[in-house]
Amino acid sequence: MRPLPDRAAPPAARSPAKGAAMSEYGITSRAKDFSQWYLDIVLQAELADYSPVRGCMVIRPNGYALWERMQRALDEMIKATGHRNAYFPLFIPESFLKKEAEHVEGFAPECAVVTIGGGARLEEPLMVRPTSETIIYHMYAKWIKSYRDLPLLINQWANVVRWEMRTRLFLRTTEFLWQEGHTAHATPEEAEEETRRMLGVYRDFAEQWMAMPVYLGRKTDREKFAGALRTYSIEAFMQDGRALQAGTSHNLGDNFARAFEVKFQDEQQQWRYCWQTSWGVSTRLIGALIMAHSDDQGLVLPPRLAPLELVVVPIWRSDEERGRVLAYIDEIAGPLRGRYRLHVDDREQFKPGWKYSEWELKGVPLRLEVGPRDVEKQGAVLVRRDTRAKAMLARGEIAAGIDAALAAMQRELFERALERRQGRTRQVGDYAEFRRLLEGDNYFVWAPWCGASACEERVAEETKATIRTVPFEESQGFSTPGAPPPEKGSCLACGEPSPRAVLWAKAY
RNA sequence: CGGGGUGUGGCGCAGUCCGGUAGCGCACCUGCUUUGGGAGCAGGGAGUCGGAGGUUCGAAUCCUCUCACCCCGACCA
Repeated sequence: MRPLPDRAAPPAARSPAKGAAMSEYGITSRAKDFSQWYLDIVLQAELADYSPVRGCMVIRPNGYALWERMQRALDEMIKATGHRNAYFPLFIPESFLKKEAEHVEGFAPECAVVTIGGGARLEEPLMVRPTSETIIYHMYAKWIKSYRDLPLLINQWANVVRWEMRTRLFLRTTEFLWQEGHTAHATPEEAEEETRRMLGVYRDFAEQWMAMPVYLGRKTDREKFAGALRTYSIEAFMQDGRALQAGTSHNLGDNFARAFEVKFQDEQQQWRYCWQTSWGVSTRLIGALIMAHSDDQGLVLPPRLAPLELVVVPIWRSDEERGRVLAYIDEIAGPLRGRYRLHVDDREQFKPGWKYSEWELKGVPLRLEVGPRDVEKQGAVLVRRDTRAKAMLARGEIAAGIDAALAAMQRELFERALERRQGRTRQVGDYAEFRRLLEGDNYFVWAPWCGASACEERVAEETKATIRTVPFEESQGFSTPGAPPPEKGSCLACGEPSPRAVLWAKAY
């Protein structure tokens, strides 16, 4: 195995960004402009494109295939924890949203409202769902009568619309796709347990599938979901040092149950309000995945989520060689087809070098190069996308080599992401140091906070950093790995006693 | 809503200051030679210059208005 020399051409020798039909090159480097780098990857890897409607995006086949992989894995995890899928409608009566005071305050400003249908003004305007708590709990009120109906555990995959002021492909768009779970329980303890269980599911998905380490914990009131009692989240580290909220799980208490009369009769024939939860992750995860792992050559995908695991690139000089090489590839690829998601790129109009670059840009984890010399030696060359390390494999070792490389890549992507995060995480005790630190680069900073919203607000205004998460205590039966142990300190803003450090960062 | 930027073949751009009837690269099509890290030559097709109005013999270019999108900030997953 050997590393390849840096292939990046000097600007003069490099043609400007190329046409849309085939892959383009000339990705802005992360160091030069992280935001542009991100957009270059999304557009050039053909994950998404801008739509004619401001703030909306088209998810292209490459991006959608990735979403389907995520869906499949998450869907299984959600079902394995006892939930069933259903589908609730896009339109919600305007009056529904108004029933929970905090909820309407949080969402009304960003709602799209339909006022005309069938050419006539509607009696009651319809909101396009920004989230489905209200309509789902309206139905729950109808369905739940007895403690025997509980718990009710439903999930839906859907689109939602939020009229955002500023949008960014995948990270924040007017319409996005997500899953939203909605549950109803007989006791507050059960609801809390469910809220945390699903947060754990999200953590497992982030770590094991996305190869993305996350901090988990509780949101402050400022960042809490409108209408929730408590909001928990997983927070991921992006390569520019910013945090991205990658999943949320809300304990709704009985707020919505009271607003929508979701009640049941218990064993003593007493009517009681249900205790509810909701939790979701969205296509935003695709943005997270990009900013967690990709490099200046393009997309880097963890093998478990990559729509294609392996691309085979044949190499030939003459028609005669072409025939021999392709025949050999047929032989070796045959048995691999059932085992891996693979593609043989036998297009004639591109040279191998072009294909290498294109598949690297698109993030295929492994490439198998097969040329006349490999036919001769009865082997092949396996190249990893993340390290670009090459390995010569004998014919009999190819499958084992692929297995090993996929596993190693999945593991090492996580390890590298963890190292990057650790390298940019600091623990700070006083405000002067905190401000100095965040004036330069972005960091994840553990620093004390007294618990007052005013203090959080002040620091946010002065430094742009917000509290991403308040870590769990071991005693809560749920820990936040990587968080410093509880330690008395003085709040950054007011100097009052602080029970423990919370995670501050600039966020997406 | 503020600040900045961009609208010219499919894509990326030049041309705009200084008006003269549209050009380059890539992509696409054809042919030949090529193919182990983004091939070469030859030929070909493709653009009412974002829109409207105005100035002028003549407008991509000057003037007025307008629309759209992108980036940065204030709201948010």
